[in-house]
Amino acid sequence: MQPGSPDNEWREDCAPRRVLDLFSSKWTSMILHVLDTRLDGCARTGVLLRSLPGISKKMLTQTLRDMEASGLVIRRVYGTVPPAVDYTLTPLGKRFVELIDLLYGWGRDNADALDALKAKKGEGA
Amino acid sequence: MQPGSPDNEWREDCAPRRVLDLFSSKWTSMILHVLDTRLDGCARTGVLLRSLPGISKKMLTQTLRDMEASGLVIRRVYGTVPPAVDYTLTPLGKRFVELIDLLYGWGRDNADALDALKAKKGEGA
DNA sequence: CCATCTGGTTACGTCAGGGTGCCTATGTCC
DNA sequence: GGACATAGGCACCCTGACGTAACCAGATGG
Repeated sequence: MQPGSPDNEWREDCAPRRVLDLFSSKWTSMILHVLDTRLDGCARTGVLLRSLPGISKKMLTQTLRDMEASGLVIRRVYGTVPPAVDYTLTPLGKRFVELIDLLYGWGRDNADALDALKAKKGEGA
Repeated sequence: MQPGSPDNEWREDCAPRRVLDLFSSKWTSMILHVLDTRLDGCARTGVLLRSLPGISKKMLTQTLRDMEASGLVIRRVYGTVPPAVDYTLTPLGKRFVELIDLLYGWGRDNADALDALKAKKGEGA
């Protein structure tokens, strides 16, 4: 294996891996998707919390903050008495929503393939 | 998204999540891709090992076995003196290769978006 | 006076993914 | 004889993602 060979395509920072990174957080893609699809690109923390069954407050905040740091959303704080914060999808965020929709769409179109997969996590029968 | 079943769409076993499951192993998608793209759908363990810089023997075997269990590849063992084993992509595996190519393709086409992402893992400067 | 609602943080604990290293078994090569 | 290559098993470890629960702050309302 020499340098310059196709093997170098698989470095840590290659496109494929960076794409996958986006899906490595469990909630990121769902937040992005929900934000875009059901919340019209902007929502308050509480709304998001209630829109994503199963997520904990901590994970929401944490993921949202990471997303902000990544430039996927904008965090706006209103200095009101009961704290109010909302998160808005950035144009960059929307680019990734496209990808996510692509992926989710594939999932819907290929549900049979997904069904054919012998899952190793839910099998009890 | 139509109202009526919003929250239920996000159950553990919804299509979106199952799709993401495929990418949750770090090596699965790369193995699939390499197997299809560079190895013509079939390769011996050693070849795969050398084709995926950074993977450890354990992870290769483990991932490959998981993939076999999932029905993505077929494992063939030749009872030869120096053990020989090869893995072949199944039709199901090829379905998923399509998805992976889709994803990787997006990554290549949108490298600028990936670049625009402020990574929180590599920045030290 | 206390509960509550808001958004967050912090401490704490669990668990699985991932990685390293060592071990087997046989046959060939030095 | 000893090293190496083949494919893989197994023990051990480490990290970090994830989750839970408690707590903070300030105003409101009962």
